[in-house]
Amino acid sequence: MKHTTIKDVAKRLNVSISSVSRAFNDKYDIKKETKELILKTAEEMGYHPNPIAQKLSQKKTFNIGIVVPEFVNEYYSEIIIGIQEVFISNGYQVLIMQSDEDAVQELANVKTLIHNMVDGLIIAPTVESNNMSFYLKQYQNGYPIVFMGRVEESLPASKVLFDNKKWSFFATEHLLRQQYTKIYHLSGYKNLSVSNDRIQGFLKAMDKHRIPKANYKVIEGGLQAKDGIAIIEDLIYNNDLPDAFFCFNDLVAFGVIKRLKSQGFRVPEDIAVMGFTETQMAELNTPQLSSVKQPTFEMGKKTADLLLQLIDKGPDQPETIILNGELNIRESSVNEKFADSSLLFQNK
Amino acid sequence: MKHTTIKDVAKRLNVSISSVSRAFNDKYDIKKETKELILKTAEEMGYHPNPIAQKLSQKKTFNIGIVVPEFVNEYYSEIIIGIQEVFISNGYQVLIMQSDEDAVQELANVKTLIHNMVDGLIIAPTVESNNMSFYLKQYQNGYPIVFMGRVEESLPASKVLFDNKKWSFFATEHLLRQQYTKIYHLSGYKNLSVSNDRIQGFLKAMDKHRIPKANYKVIEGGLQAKDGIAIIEDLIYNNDLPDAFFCFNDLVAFGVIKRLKSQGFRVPEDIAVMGFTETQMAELNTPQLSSVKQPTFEMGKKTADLLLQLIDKGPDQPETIILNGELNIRESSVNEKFADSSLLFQNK
DNA sequence: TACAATATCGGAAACGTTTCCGAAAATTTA
DNA sequence: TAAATTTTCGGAAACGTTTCCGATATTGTA
Repeated sequence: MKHTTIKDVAKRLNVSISSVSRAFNDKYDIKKETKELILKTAEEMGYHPNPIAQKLSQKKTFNIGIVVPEFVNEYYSEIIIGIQEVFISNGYQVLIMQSDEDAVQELANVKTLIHNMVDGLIIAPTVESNNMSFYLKQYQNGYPIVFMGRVEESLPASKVLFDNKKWSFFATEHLLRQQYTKIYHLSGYKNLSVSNDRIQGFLKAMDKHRIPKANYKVIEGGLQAKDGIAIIEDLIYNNDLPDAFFCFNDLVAFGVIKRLKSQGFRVPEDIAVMGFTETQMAELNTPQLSSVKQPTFEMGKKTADLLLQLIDKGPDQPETIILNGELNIRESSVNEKFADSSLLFQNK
Repeated sequence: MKHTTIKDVAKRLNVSISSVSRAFNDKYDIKKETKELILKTAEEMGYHPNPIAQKLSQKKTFNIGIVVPEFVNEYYSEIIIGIQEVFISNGYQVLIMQSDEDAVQELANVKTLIHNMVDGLIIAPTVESNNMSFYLKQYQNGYPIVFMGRVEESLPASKVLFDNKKWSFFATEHLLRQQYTKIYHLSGYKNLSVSNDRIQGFLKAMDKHRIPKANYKVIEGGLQAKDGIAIIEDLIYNNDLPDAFFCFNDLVAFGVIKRLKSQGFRVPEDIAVMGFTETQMAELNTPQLSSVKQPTFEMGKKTADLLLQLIDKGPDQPETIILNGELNIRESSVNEKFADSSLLFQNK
């Protein structure tokens, strides 16, 4: 319970406190033999420098903070794992907090972390985050912050994004090439930049392929399976079903598929479905779900690299990293009338 | 960037440092008006006590650590959310580390957290954890530690467990009452106490219903969908398929269902499947998966309560909390020959 | 051998708090 | 009004480090 301190080691060897300190951070002058002796006895005595005292003295905590909306879904969990890998191997501890998709909680989390003097912050803002001005102020004051995911590309700060527009375009185009001509996009909340990007990609594909406006639609909804179910029920009620659904994420897609099946529709024979942000359930589902895989692990690592650089070298020109994904076509979006159609579209 | 300190506030008001400190921790003598004045100007100056300095002075960090095997699956994520809720509302920060199912990494994590002087630890040991003696030593030295999940009931320390044996028994009995008579249990690694408990529950049900030994089997395997798939392939190869599978978890069950379906079997008409540790995908799957729901959120809260008590009141008699679950019967385990069979078994 | 240059080390301040101790001020009591 | 009590506060040590500064010991140079 009582930790042995630097003083204990110094006393034991009749050397000064500073010498022991020097032995541990070998950037100061110390004789090789003394250093080794000190390290050896310190080891024997079970001495470890007290991180709290080090932090106070060094004005550096070797802690960084992550604030994510949630980590029940695989998406953020995997990103966090990527972040941790980088920081832990650089001697940092990673504090994780979740805002539960609540902007108030998110701001509180960020403040808590700042008061705890984390050396840097990674923020994945929540849906309706109007806290950006506070974060930006901190950033402009020199506080190392890197943003992730749900932020505008125009944000004047370093950030790691997924190219939602491009991959939404690819996903939509895939559906079109499968000869599905009436396609509805179940979008996320429209105040999410991610949603808008995906809508734009969707519309761009429609535009390119000259699909008449009557044949496509963007429907705003939530991020859960139940939201997908609710929309399908609406559409069934209004007798307004398309050939294919392009969903905001896999969970919504699973909801859609479930509800369609319970209504007697076959997927993809009657109606095709695509997801986004691939989950491990995609290939376990019946039918296997086509989806866009995001490079979560890599996103985490890139974000961490950016922050580490910001911490070590100080503020610099904001850098924006935009990552690409992978289009994984599975059963749920393959039109049987085109035998080798799965080959029509190659990942890029 | 430069934080305002207690000195700045003291200087501004021409009071002593101790008075400012007293104003913030109102356990010492201070006149009401001075206190209010100090708090007001501190607020204006944007002063916040530096947690690092507080920790050094108080010998308390107000941090607790959690070490889990992983948090990609919902199980630990949800438990962590429960833990966080309790601790954050008590003014603690929660440091989360994951061992990635690796005992070496797990030990390193625990040591890191201890060196960082967390006030307490929650450990969910990994599969092949032979670190228990180290943890127990710390615990016996008075370090507040609470264990969770994968530990033996006999462990002489406070812990929160799920009653695996009982709910495995219930799940198995449900299958038996559905008139499935040849049932295989796909178990997790046998060196996991959790696996053994579930095996025992399974065997107990077999025993109670006097099922001949030839009609049931326990097959050891992994925790992933692919492990379920591999086992099914083996069984198909050996032409050794039962009426029903009782799987270690939902993921394995999803793998099993997928492989059975791809072989042309119908679930549950030909073969029934049960999962365990319910996931949100259970009711989205086709067929909907029967499973045992674990009270993850509550487990987190109970564990946190136990640790908080240990921190506040010091060592005491070890307490073991064993929680109950819920049997959620869905399509995958209902024998159609018994119309109202889903009512045969009620949760308890 | 004497001096300069360098390598090594101890002392002490600093980081920002809490908290003990005692002194001054305010209040109560006689 | 003086003494006794209680409130309120300032000073300073302590928490365990890092790091600057200067002192001493060692080595090299002429």
